[in-house]
Amino acid sequence: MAARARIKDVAEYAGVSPKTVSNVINNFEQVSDRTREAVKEAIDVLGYRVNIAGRQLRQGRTGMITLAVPELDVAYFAELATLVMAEADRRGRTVLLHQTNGARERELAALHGFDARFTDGVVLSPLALHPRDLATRDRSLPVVLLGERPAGGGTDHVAIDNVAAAREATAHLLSRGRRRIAVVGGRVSGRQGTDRLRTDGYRQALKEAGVPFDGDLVVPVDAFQWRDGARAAATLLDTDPRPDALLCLNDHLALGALRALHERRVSVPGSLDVVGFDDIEATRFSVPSLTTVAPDKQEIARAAVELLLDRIDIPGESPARDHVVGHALIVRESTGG
Amino acid sequence: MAARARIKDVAEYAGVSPKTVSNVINNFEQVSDRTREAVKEAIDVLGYRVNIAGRQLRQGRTGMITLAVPELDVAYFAELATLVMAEADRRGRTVLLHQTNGARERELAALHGFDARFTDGVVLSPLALHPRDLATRDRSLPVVLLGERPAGGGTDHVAIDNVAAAREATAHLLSRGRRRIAVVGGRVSGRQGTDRLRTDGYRQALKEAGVPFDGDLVVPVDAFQWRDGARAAATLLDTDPRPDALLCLNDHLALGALRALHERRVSVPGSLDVVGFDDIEATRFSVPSLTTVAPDKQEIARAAVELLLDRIDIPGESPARDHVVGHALIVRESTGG
DNA sequence: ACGACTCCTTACATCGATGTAAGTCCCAAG
DNA sequence: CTTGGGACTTACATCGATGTAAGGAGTCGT
Repeated sequence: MAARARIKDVAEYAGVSPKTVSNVINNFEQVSDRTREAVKEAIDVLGYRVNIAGRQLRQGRTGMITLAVPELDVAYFAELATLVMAEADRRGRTVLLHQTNGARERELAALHGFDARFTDGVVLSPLALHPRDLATRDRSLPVVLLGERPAGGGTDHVAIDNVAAAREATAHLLSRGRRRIAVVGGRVSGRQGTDRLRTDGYRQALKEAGVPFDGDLVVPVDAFQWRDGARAAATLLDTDPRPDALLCLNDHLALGALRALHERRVSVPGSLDVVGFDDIEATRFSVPSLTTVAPDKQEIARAAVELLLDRIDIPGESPARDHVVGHALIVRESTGG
Repeated sequence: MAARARIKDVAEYAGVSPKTVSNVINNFEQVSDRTREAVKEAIDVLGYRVNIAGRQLRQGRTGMITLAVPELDVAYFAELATLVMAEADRRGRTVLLHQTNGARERELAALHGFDARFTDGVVLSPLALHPRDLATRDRSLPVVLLGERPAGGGTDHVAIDNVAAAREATAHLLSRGRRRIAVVGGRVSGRQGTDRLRTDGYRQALKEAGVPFDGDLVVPVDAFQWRDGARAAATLLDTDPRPDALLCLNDHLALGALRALHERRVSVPGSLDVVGFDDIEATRFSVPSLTTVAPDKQEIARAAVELLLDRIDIPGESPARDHVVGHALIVRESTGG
């Protein structure tokens, strides 16, 4: 129950001044070996640990960064969070994880370091953010955006080439002879979100193959969860002529669709192909296993942390950077792999 | 790029003292309406936001609580984290999410509020923690344990009745005529972890049904992920006589097993039943859909936050509480549902 | 033995917010 | 006009860590 030891307590125990203790903690040279040992022992004995609030107040740094994602129960974000945490750990930082639910208000809060100014920087995976939110943000807080990017730029950004990825996935389906390819979770107009970019890539592939675009095949969804994929697939099966492939804009949608197709006794890939995005762990174990676009998540995490730490360590204005990460189409059973 | 406004800046702008601003921020009564309005306007104009480090230093409270779970890419923990965050939000707190990887060292760090002491309390889902880690912990930091509980008590705890849950799941399989039920992820001896408790429940059910226990049917796993379930299932299929049901101690194991069984052309539930634990979203969409033990996750989250906030708001020693949360067996296709 | 230098350590102020205690102001009653 | 009291507001110290600048103890050369 003893109150937590402060630097002052350690100093008294070791018979030195608080500043000397601080010097030891921060590995400053100007401390004799004898003093250093004495202080270290005092720290051990008293169980001293630095109080981050005090340090933050004085230095303006906490050694913590924030990662804000829309939904943790979307596996892609959970996997990404795991990787970002590992990378941050490797670089001696601690990650505070936040969930925005894709609400603009919460994304804004993340942009401003929440109520606090408790973190040194923010990695944000936005969904609802408005371009002007970025333009008017407080630039003293370093920010890196992941995936989605509200137009306008001016902020560091890490993502795959969504247009190319969708084009390749679509080309794969076309090469298998599919001609009526539905886009589950797609969007034809409006903001340049990931959904829009991927739909654009899909259209490019159609055009290159000389297949006419049919707006009815682009099906929006409420959310990117299993149930939405299942619902969309069920709806699509009732259309005439019905699609012969589903390009689902994330794996949850695709896995939900697989289930709905199974219930309707539609054989995959026999009579219909399914492709997803993200390459979450579950895609390797579904029945059938799922063909999907695998972003290099490891590299996304690495780059995000690196860009952010750069901004933190080297203050001052510098041009926004855009880091494009690699991706690969993993062909599995759902498209005959 | 103006530096962030401090309380002092607001005070000057509004023509009052810093303390008056503080009084307004904290909704103290002793402020005239006129002054209150003036201060509020100044806050808006300057974009002032309180600096949590300063407040924490002064008050010893941050309004933040920590949730530490083993692996975010285990869907159960991701879903639980989502619920805990929502509950905390409802009660006006912010959650910092941490991942321990089930490493004792990291769990210990969580117990001590990490390097920092800037979280008001910790909800920890331990895996590797030792009973004596709890005995020697610094009791000034409120802690609530989830799920697993290192023997010894003395710390608030929230979990389902694991023994009963496993007994019921096993009884369900027995009632379907299954007699050689393997436990994937089970453990017969050693610490009283969740795996051990569930295995105990399994044995109770066998005993009640007069079915002899066969230690060879308890299969340990490295981790509780799909691949481990797939591997275990593959191994079990090669035994003779082979099992007629798999009681998998979490859903990932079960889903991985389903895939392996599919590859071996073993029909589920035709020739073999599979049951999981946790009721993650994916179990509703797998082929076949998965019978599983559903803990009341909502209630786990609610209770965890409530117990923790109690400890935070009412300082001083009080006996540790044990909150047992309800569960239900959800019968789906994998056992003929 | 003395001054000049290192090398190490210390005193003090500071970061931002807020508890405590001490004002200040204004109005009403005497 | 003076005084008492309530309603508001302010000055100051404080939480813990650390930058700055000054202080003190040795060491070395001559």
